[in-house]
Amino acid sequence: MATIYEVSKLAGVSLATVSRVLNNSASVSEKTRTKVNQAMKQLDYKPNAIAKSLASSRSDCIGILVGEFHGPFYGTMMGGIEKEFRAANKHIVVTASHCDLEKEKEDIEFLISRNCDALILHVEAVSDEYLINLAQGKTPIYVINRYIPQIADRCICLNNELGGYIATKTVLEHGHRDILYIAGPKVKADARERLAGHYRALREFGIAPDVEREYFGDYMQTGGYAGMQHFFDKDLPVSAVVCGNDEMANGAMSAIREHQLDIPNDISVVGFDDVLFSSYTHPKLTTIEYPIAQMGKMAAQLVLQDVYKQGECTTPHMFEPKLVSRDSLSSV
Amino acid sequence: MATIYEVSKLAGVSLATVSRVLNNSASVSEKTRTKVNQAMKQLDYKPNAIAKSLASSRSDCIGILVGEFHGPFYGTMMGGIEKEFRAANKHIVVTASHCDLEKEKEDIEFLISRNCDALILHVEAVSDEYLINLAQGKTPIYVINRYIPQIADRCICLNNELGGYIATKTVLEHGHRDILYIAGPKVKADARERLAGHYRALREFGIAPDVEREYFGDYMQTGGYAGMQHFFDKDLPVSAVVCGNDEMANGAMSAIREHQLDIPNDISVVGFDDVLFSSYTHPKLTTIEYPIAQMGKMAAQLVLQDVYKQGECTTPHMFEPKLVSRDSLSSV
DNA sequence: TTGTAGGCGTTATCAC
DNA sequence: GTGATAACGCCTACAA
Repeated sequence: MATIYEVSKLAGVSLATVSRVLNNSASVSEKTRTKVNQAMKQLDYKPNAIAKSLASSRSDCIGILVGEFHGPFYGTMMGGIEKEFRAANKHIVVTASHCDLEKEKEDIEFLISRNCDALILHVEAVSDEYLINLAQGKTPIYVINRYIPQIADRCICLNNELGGYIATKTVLEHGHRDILYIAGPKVKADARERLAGHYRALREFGIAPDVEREYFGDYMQTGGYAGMQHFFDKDLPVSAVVCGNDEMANGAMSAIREHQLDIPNDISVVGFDDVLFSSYTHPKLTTIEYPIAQMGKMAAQLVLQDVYKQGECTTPHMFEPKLVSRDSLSSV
Repeated sequence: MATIYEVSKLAGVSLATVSRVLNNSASVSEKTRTKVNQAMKQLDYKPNAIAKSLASSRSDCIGILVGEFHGPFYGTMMGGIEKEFRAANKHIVVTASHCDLEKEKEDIEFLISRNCDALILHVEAVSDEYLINLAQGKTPIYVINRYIPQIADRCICLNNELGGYIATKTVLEHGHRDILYIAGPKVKADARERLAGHYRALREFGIAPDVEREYFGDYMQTGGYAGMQHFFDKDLPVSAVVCGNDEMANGAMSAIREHQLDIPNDISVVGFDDVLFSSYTHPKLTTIEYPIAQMGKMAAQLVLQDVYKQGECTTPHMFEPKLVSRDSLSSV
């Protein structure tokens, strides 16, 4: 691997000059510029990003922290972020922390130690205080799906409670009263918020929340399936089931079908997130839109604006959940 | 940010000694070791991965190249790789090249310039020669889903042609003769291979391939949906449709249902990949298993073995596709 | 067991 | 406009 030094020798100039044409900073005469460029071509010179990063303490890299690599939600989020950054010639380095406190901390430190110019975090386990403190540091952070008042300008989020409220309220407005709820993991704040919204809608209709009628799944198909089985075993009256996310709704639908019941005529199903496959389930899933691609895009734009002084971002930080009416919810 | 230098001063030892306890290399007396550790704690010292990488020309990072960030296939692949590496305390840097020649090359150079210790590539656009040449370089590469004889020991792949053959052969054995094929993008080698397998099965049953009965989609739900619409418009007799992957099968199923036809009684559907959601479609999708998580895991093990001298990997490089019989295929 | 010193490939601050 | 020359933070022979 040729270095800047060899280029400088071959071009008969100094290191500094090569560096200048590399970053086309300062003024370099057209003559020397072409000389240097030729030398670089001749040696097939490729700049060493690590060395550059060490010397400049910048990396043109943005660190991303997600829960998992798989799954339609995080995939869409990463896609939204990456698209925006690629257009700006920035790279992303992604790590998945599996919603584990130690891993989240480790991964954050890893990204910082790699000189990331900024961090975009979708974290669950770490405390608000930790993030507030982290935000004081040298590396700017942006938080997706979590609202922390002290660093509100760094948060991009959706009103999960409202989404949960809308979902259950819609079901109630369709006349359902025997409603089951398959929630996400208790450890996840968004799962708890959505559940809180569910409670609010229930109470508004004079129904007391009932632990018998809720189940905590894993936000995956298996969880929805298991939850539905759990309810069937208890033999509870049911006309609708509201799920903490679309994957679980998908799993629940599968279980319902295996019990020879029709969706939505026997049991209605509502999801949350509106991930891609939800337009292709049978029946098509009624759900709450979570514009995660846009939110990822916005986070990227914020970084571009704040850190790289490119473009500007005027999107509001708080997104509103919206009902997506399809075919899995019917009136009773 | 405290540096190794400040730690050395506070601990009253030399830089080298601090470095030693950091990498717990060589022998350091228990006394000095604790002295140094205390100093590090006191200063909240965090090693700078960039500097370490520059000095050692290693990074404990493995570069991964995928087609896209979203989608169940790549998501599962990344997950399989990451899980293995995390256990070994290695990190991954992922980029998505969108099946574009220039982007693939750029991304590979990026990963190399970041001192990745190895590369795991799922690339489409780049030529065999390019990869063979790349393999000569300093950074070891491993290629998923592509067989290149000259670097066979670096390839981890599935026999796509055989998979395509099995899919269509199975359909034929169920008595179907009016078969449609929704292929992946022509530019993707695996799509072409699967199609070739489809042809082979057809011929084996004395049926001449017919361009009228094939459609090239985008490997996404939209492509399957559009393909099915296309066929409906042409009003071809059909009793089964074989798809290049599960997403397209999912889209095709959606289109079939919208035409008030039953799956599998009116039209059977077969997919390819066996991604997660395929066990939860309605009806459950009959498909060809593509063990991408295991293949990712194996690629990671190869890297661990070859590059880091940890563990050993004896899995064969060529995986065999297998039929997964579920409910979307019936006999005619 | 510990310390010294040169080097990794760039950037950036000075002078000239 | 161009060239020395310190950094950047760490590793690693080589000595001691």
